[in-house]
Amino acid sequence: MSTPIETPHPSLADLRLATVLAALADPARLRAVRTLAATGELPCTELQQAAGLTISRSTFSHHQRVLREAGVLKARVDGARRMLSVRRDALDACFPGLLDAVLATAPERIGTR
Amino acid sequence: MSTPIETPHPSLADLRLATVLAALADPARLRAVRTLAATGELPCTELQQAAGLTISRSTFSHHQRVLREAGVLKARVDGARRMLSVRRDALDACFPGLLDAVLATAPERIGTR
DNA sequence: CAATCATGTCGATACTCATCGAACACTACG
DNA sequence: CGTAGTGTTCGATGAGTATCGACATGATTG
Repeated sequence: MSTPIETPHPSLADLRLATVLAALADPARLRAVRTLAATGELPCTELQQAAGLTISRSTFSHHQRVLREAGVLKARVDGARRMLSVRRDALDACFPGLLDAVLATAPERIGTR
Repeated sequence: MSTPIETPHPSLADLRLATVLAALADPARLRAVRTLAATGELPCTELQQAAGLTISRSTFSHHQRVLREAGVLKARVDGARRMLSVRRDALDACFPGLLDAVLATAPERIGTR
């Protein structure tokens, strides 16, 4: 029996630089990724709070989807919750140094929209 | 007498990660930057050709503007031409490793739109 | 089972953006 | 001075997207 895939993640071969950069180009998503990288696995609601994102749940769900479909995030189903985490291995394999550079940037340098 | 600024470039302190990522998130701009980094200084038309961008001159001018205002490109006036170059020093200073990661990515991994 | 919690999905809306052609400005060259 | 070359600016247009509220769905809990 194969592992059931609830939420589709792109495979390593399907990751594209332009797509990843576009996913990271939004300040809200950028903050979410940086928070998640710092805290480890988190469910959606907690991540949204930890990242200080004052947006609606549907909007956050949209951002989470963009990040997941770009290959930046992984979603693991845990009961009623989706545990989110950064796909560090995949990103490092496809774009060495990219995630590190993004995470190393000072918060003031991120930008606002 | 101060140096006349024909085309405004953002200073180091004004560079923002989200803005730079957004500028790099377009495949056409990504190809232009990578080509320019490989060739050194080039005028607009030659860069467009070298990058294999089959878009109108006005569209390329738009892309060049986005990259310049994000702090990715520098434009130097040389007679009737604008010599373009990558602001490697500024990018490395503000976002260490970011440009290297972008330039090190395999062409097939860039993505198309 | 009923209430609640955690998320996703849908449709609408407003805004941004990539693209083009046309017109303009400036330089170089005859 | 006129012509060609280089690049920008200006609307217009179509596609994409960030946002929301409302509803749906599955899990947890009392």
